[in-house]
Amino acid sequence: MNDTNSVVIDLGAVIVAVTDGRPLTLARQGPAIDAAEARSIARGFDIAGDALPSGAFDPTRHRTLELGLRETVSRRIGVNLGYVEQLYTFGDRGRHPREREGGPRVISVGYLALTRETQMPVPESTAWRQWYDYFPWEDWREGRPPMIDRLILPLLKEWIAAPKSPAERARRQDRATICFPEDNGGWDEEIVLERFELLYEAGLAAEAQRDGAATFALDGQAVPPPGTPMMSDHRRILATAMGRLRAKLKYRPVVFELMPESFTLLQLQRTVEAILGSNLHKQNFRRLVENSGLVESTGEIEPQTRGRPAAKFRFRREVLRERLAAGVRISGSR
Amino acid sequence: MNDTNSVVIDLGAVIVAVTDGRPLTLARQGPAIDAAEARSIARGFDIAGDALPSGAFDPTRHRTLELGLRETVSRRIGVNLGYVEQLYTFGDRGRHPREREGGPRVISVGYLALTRETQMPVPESTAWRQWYDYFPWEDWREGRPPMIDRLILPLLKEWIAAPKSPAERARRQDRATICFPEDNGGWDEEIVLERFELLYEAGLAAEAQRDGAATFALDGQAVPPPGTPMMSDHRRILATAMGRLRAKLKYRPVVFELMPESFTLLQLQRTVEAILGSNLHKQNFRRLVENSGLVESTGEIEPQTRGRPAAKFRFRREVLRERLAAGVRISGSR
DNA sequence: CATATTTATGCTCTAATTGAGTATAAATAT
DNA sequence: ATATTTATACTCAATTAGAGCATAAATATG
Repeated sequence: MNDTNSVVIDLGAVIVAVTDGRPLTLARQGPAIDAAEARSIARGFDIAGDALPSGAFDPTRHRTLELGLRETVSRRIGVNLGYVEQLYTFGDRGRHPREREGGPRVISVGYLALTRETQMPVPESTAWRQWYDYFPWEDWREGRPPMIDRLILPLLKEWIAAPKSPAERARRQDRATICFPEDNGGWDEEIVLERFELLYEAGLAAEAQRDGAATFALDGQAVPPPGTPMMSDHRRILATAMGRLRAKLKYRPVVFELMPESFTLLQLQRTVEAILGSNLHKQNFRRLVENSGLVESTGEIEPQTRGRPAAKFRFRREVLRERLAAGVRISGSR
Repeated sequence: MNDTNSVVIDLGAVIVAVTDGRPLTLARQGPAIDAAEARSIARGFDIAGDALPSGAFDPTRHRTLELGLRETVSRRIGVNLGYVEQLYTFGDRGRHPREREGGPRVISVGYLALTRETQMPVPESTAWRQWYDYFPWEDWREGRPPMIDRLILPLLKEWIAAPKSPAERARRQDRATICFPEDNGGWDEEIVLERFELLYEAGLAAEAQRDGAATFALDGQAVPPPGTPMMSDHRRILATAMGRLRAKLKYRPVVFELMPESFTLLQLQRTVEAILGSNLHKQNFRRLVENSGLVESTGEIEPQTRGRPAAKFRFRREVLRERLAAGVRISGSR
């Protein structure tokens, strides 16, 4: 281990909130703001993409990576995070603009943070962006997104057919079928990252073109790749966060980190649906939540509703101490 | 981001195999130590304990972290890994010996690899070690390990009572109850890391003493901390691997990476039990596995057994392509 | 050889959970 | 007044989980 092995660590945070059924993440919008990044964009090495809140890990000041992340976010966004969980560490060469400038290798450590939008006054440079702006194929609440059949599958078909080796074609076909099955029943909402990696490799992500892939066309027409791109490998980190949260929801009571102090069961359901990207059976959702022991009635009643007013509930924080609580089990609908 | 932010990455692998119901990990053996020796080593900066196969990430040669890990293991152990999965990235200050000598900050990226012992001729410097040498409280196959009640709970009780603040005492009590419940029903086999972190913080891990904690005594007698210690934060990485594998077993068909080409259902069950550290109901296990579609009969019959000879099965590798297959669901026993 | 022991395998029974409805209640909108 | 909307209660069938009983097919033992 000597100096030639040294790298710098970039700590990135997917800061999640869900407001009125919109799943949100905090992002610095548009073209990168700093000089080095601006130069690389000018040379055509980068595309303008949103960026997750991130900052360098400073080994002299930070005792742990998580503390480093908290400090970075607190300094840059001005908010102290509550629930934080490490996601994944990416170190692929050639995904970071500074690296392409001849700078040191950048290793990205991604984190997931859960908050409430209203609790977080954010600086002007950042804004709450909807998850599904970046991953439009992941939102099935209005049914199967038409872009899957109209755009993604036709282009994947070309990608599958491209290699000479039949074995490689079969591998590509298998991956495509698992990630984007023809029938809705086979859709697995948790493999968000696998799907994005597939699109990236197939050249259907703007980042892949930035990183050197060819542009693509459908019916002879150049098509913009689906979803808003992000800087560096931030869209991978966001995909990891979405997949992790979709999975975790089901076995740990993490949704409540996203809820206000008291809420109706429909508000809770809409939050879960926003994260999962699919709709649930209302009566069964109620049954599961009520029987889980995770919530208790506050006695209040939600005013200002259209139909019958709903009872309000609160999360029983005690369960976190009593036992290792399970999450919100779900049973789908639609 | 400048030079002062640079760190080095240590890639560590938990290489797992299960042979005859013994869950194994590959380790470079540390100096054998008794309790007194442990204390003197702890005062110095030296390595005390076994080490996982590991090596520095070389950003000039390695395109991704995982490729770096594969290359390191292949070079040092002489084996090409199959199934590999990233676990977690630890960056805590003060856990790495070289760092304490004034070297650069070391960030550990841990990986889990699944193999078969017989496939892996290993160099003399390393050996297969049983998981439960490092974590004796995690093996419940012979019932609740007596050390929990004889050693761990009494010492935790002191640790819980120590702080002046009642709130801090309550927090400690809650953590202890979740990690080491009094009644067997509450035991959660997946929170291996949480349990180890608790013991570390309570000073009940030799590594904690190395890192500066006080030694401890039971009934006035100095006691060696439970479990074989490891270098740096390798025992944390191993704990992460155990927890991850115990969880993953249940929702992805990963056990088969540890099985030979053909096997009896009891062999499969023993492997699962070795990983989980608890026993399963034989008939129900058989029912689940047979109905899962994950295996098919080979037509062979296992000779040289005590009782009735068992039919042999093989893993249907096709399922990995057909669909995103679930794991071996389990129903406990004993 | 007869019998105990061991392991494999098939089957049953009950309780709990899941998935999909129907029915009714209590509010607002027209 | 009546339609519409949302909340909430309840039912029913299918599936799954947890536990155990029973029988089969081998070896071990006296």
